[in-house]
Amino acid sequence: MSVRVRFAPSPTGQVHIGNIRAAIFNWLFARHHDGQFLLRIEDTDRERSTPEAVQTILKAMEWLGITFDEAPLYQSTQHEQHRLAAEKLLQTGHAYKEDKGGTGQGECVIFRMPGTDMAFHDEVKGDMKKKAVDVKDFVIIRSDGSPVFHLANVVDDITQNVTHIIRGDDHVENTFRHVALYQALGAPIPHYAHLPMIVNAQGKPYSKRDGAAYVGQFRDMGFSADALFNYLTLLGWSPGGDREKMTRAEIIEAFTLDRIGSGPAQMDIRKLTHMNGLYLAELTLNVFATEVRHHLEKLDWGRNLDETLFLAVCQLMQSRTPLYPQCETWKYFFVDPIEYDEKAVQKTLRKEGVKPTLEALRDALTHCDFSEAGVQQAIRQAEASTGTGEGKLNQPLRIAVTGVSVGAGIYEILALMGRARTLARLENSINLL
RNA sequence: GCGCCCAUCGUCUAUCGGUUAGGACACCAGGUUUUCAUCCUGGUAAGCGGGGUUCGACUCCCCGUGGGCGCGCCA
Repeated sequence: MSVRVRFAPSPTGQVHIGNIRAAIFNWLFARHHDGQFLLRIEDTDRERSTPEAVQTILKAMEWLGITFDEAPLYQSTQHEQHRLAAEKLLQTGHAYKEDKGGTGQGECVIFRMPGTDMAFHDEVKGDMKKKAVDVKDFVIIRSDGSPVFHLANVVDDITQNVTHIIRGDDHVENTFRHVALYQALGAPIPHYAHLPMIVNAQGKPYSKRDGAAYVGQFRDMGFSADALFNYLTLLGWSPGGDREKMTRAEIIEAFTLDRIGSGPAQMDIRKLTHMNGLYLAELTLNVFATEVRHHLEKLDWGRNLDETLFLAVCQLMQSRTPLYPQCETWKYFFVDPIEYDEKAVQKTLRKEGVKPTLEALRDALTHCDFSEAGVQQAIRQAEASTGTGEGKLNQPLRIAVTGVSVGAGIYEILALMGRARTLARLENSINLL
């Protein structure tokens, strides 16, 4: 029988990074074994489940390229199955009715644990055992008739023919109950694999207080889907052989459950960022530009930019962009007047003798060929005529025409901006001194 | 409190009884570069503690310590 795995989120808000990693591992496992990856929306909690949250899940999966092989199953459509299962358990004596705690809410259906010691094999944790007295009977149908998670989850996994259940560590203890349910229902017990949790610097569950905790936030922060996917894959799993940056095909090929670690793992946003830079650098210009445009559109100056200039700037800046939002610093390429970084101006421009050298630069740049080589030549010329050391005018010129002290090569920047704009800015800076 | 699980550089990890304990991020130093970044070179940095088993333990066993998870008519 071929491998069938599933991702079973509750549509109650954003998609937590730990959940999406579980989805990734399931997907990887399915692809590695040429099996099926299914999506099940566990929307039985009517109070908290929303259609918007379903869309959020779908969008997050699409963004990350996690494809599923059958139409999503909505748990809310399976009530009859759940009820039937409970009925069967009642008839076979595996469950009983009771007004639990005498709350007067009416009778609920309670599953009767077999009373024997329980055991199952976990693909990452090994053999798990539990004494009979340590697992109590539990409610499977509430007094209002609705099924509890354990029942719904197991019954759905049976109807979807799920062969391997790969989920978060927090479900390990539930597994003893689930195994008992499978046995009572007479269904074959699936394979289990429990993933170590992603924790914060304090070892606590990763939450929004630790920076980004949801998939959407990582996207907004400027991480690429491939980089996030690759990075998440390395949290709690290792391909061995010192491999880290891998293509999806390579990860699928290497992915096995036995290489999943057992301890909790902490996210390191710096390492993610580094990997993101690697991924951004190898994108085609078109893809990179599209993402940059997506981020710039949020800015008042970022819309309707000159397409030719925009693409040229993207090409120039791509290799030095670890995160998309960094494109917000590219404003000087497009907007006049430029904004000056006061510290840079103080340090480099407001010094004795700088003004005459800028004037010399202006003169030299007025007549030169405005290619990279031509501009460079003009600068050398200005340096020679003012007795300035070679290369010493690059920074003053950069600050005078861009306002900031960092960026791509100044010759390239000037060639891109053109003579008119360069001279106007230079003139303006000279007048400020 | 009870039960289960876990434990290698600051972080993510490799190692499946014998290694100078390897790699990556971060950090430090040097180099390339017109700035910054990239890039290249080098460096600092780890087996929680205590007992065993063994010719030999990071690796196997036990105890301790620390941490995580679970113990709902939540999922």
